[in-house]
Amino acid sequence: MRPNKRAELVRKSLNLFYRNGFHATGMDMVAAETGVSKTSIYKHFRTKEDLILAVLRLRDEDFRNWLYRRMEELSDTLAGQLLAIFDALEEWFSMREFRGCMFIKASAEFQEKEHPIHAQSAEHKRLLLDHFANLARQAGAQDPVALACQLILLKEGAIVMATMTHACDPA
Amino acid sequence: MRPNKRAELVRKSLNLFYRNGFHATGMDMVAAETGVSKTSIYKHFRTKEDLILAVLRLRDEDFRNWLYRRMEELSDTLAGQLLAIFDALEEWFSMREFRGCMFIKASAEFQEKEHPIHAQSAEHKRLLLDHFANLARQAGAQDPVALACQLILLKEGAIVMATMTHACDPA
DNA sequence: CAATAACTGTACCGATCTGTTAACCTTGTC
DNA sequence: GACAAGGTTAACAGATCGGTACAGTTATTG
Repeated sequence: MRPNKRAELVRKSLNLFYRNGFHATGMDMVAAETGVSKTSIYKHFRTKEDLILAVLRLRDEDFRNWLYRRMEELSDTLAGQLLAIFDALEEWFSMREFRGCMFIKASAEFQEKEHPIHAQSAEHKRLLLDHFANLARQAGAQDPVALACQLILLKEGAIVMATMTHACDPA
Repeated sequence: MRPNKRAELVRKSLNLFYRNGFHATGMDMVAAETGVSKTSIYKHFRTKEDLILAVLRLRDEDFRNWLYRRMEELSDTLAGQLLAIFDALEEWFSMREFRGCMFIKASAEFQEKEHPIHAQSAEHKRLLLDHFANLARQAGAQDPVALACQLILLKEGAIVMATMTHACDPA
């Protein structure tokens, strides 16, 4: 498969899975909506699970890049960047295509902790936590890991409430 | 159906859906595992969706009752009860059968906000928020709604992180 | 242009999905 | 013992699931 076609397949699949859920999105729908024939899809992804994993890798890259960059743009001090998480989140929540966190959903649909999809979703959260802890350490926090934990708890809570009720600002 | 048999069906279905997810649990499996024939199930629940809604109603009742009671037992001051949320959560997380929040999962699998299952899940969170806000008001908080929001953000975040990584205590 | 690699369309496989139908038991009541 | 009410089992519909086979078409390369 030409590389850009493959990338486009994964990107369009991401949108489908993001909007409809994983179990609820069949491979026939993927083929129809991406414009890539099922034959081709299965030539490059052995199973649906493999495709989902590729989708999650893309999402992890995109989301972390976006968040980290936005945090840097919103403040020029390290401590300010950590607080800017919540401003960035608010931007995300108000985007038209916002539909919650793809990794929370993925781990909800594939619950067994040993399942590759669940494991990869957990890895995404772990990478976020590590990054926050690093920032906190550089900013001179006395307990950077605990601070990162508190931040990520607030972040995940804000995502859940934004997805379900739109009631709580992350203020 | 004798009322206790119906209740047993809903209770056992709850366990199944909670452990396996909603789309991943077929009605044949529900019949096999509950010991109630499919014919009988469909006599009393028009569709699978109706059964899921009944399951969520039961879960809402059970969970809220348990949490509220546990909060009262853990502290005798109103402010203490609000903080006891997190002790109660910790108890929940360490239960053998803990598998995350059923309503987060339900709203992840049925994403359209107009969908009855999504709406009912959101209602559960709203009821929790109201209760917390009431407690906060009685405890004399200057902005009870904002406090309740912060508490529920932390609560949902703690649930997500407990489900996915076991990394963060709600401390 | 020719050769080859990439891709499509379509039909199909067996399994499973939600939901239904029909014929048979079990239970309590009169 | 007759009679319903409420169960059961079991097979079935019709759709859709993930995944494959095969013959034909398009694009890239030399």
